[in-house]
Amino acid sequence: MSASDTTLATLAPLERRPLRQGLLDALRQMIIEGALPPGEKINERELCERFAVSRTPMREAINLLAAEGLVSVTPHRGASVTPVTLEEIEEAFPVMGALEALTGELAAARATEAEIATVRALHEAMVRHHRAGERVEYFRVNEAIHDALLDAARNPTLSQTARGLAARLRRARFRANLTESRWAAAVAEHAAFTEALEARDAALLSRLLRGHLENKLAAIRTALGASGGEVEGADR
Amino acid sequence: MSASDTTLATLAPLERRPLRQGLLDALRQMIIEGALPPGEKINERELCERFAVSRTPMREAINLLAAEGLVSVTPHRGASVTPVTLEEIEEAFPVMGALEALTGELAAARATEAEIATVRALHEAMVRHHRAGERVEYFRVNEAIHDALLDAARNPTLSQTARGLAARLRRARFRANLTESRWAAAVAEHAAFTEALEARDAALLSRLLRGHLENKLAAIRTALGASGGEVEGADR
DNA sequence: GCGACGCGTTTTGAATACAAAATACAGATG
DNA sequence: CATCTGTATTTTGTATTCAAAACGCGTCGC
Repeated sequence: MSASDTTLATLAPLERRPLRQGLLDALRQMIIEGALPPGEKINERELCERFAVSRTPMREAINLLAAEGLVSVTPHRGASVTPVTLEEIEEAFPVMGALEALTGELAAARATEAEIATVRALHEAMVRHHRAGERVEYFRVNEAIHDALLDAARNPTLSQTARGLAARLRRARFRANLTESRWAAAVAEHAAFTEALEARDAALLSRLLRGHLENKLAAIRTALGASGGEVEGADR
Repeated sequence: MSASDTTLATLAPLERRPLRQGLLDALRQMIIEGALPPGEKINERELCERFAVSRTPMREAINLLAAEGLVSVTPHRGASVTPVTLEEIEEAFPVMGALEALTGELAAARATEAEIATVRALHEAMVRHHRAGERVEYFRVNEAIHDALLDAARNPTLSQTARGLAARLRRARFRANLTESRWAAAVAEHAAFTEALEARDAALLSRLLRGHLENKLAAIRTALGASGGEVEGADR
């Protein structure tokens, strides 16, 4: 342990990630954004060629996605992208609601001033994107806020659980585009719970987060329910 | 589609499960019951020999366990059983509490009479095991009750999420043996929420389940905290 | 004696090869 | 003509092989 080690040790985490990890992320993204539409059958060979890897890491990634619930595998019959049904979303929302309520309680109690400032900054960025009508950026910042709240809650188990569920719901949100009025309402709700966080009002923040989610569900419900009930591999 | 199909279709699901599934269950059981103690390094080759399978399905099972959080893998350095730290348990409990509260609400609202009867029967079996001092059987029935409540809640997403967390907590419960007094208290709590379910009192059931869990945590906390804070691969 | 370097072994990650199951299709049969 | 059956092809599951990274140990230099 020479003197220079201390400087060397701090830099270069430089983790060469296994292929499976990269594939997992890539596939998840594809599923969430609809490049692999719900119900689509997953062809191992084809995907392997596309990413220029062998079947081994690809299969590992697919199995991991199955554990996350994004794909369903039937023995000897292959995997397919889990369909997004209104039913499944209705199921997931109360669970997510319970988790978000907890996130709110913990975040209000434990967030550092720096974290609160971050949330505030993100919120303002989000408002700007809303005003500019930039949907994609808005969505991204929106997720960043929820992520920041999870971090502020200082509970990795909660984060992991919530993020797992969120991935599944994101698909639905991605497909159900907000109406202008719902969008404005969502921004207002966000403003409210940003303030609740700054006031460290745990009960209020918890209630607001749960309400926010319920409104989101209502929006998705009408959007999906209107455009055909089931949400199979439509266009895109 | 001949006439006889309808009768044939009902029977014979007869799923030949892939090796990975069996391995996954076996390994999980081993980890929960301590056959693979926390912190233990996992030797692929050794396990493969023991189960007489090749590395491919074994690796798949290990990766799945990693997704569940029961093992931790570091790239190029192998997998090891995730240590059971008091810290992690403290984290997981509020999450589990939120989920159980939701389970209670939903179960009280949706359980069929048959399901309620099942819970009642299981509860009485549990009381018998308690009186007889049969710890292993008690634990098994105890889990069966919580499982039955989850089924009664009619929310597969909730079930999946809760069961994933429960597997991790089970390890802690398995190690922290109950004291006689805590055991009796736990049985009393169970009696209370069996009655709340029969009365379909959602708010009460929800509150009782959360309280039950908090007491459980307190018991584990003293048991583990007393016997050394960390719970590395001790005896067994 | 202490620490750094080099080399062989072990272990993990990925690719390929092989076996078994499922699907698709064609022909036979009523 | 429809249906069933047998066979070929594709696809999945598992085993084996190959490559690369990490570990252990002995040697060398200071």
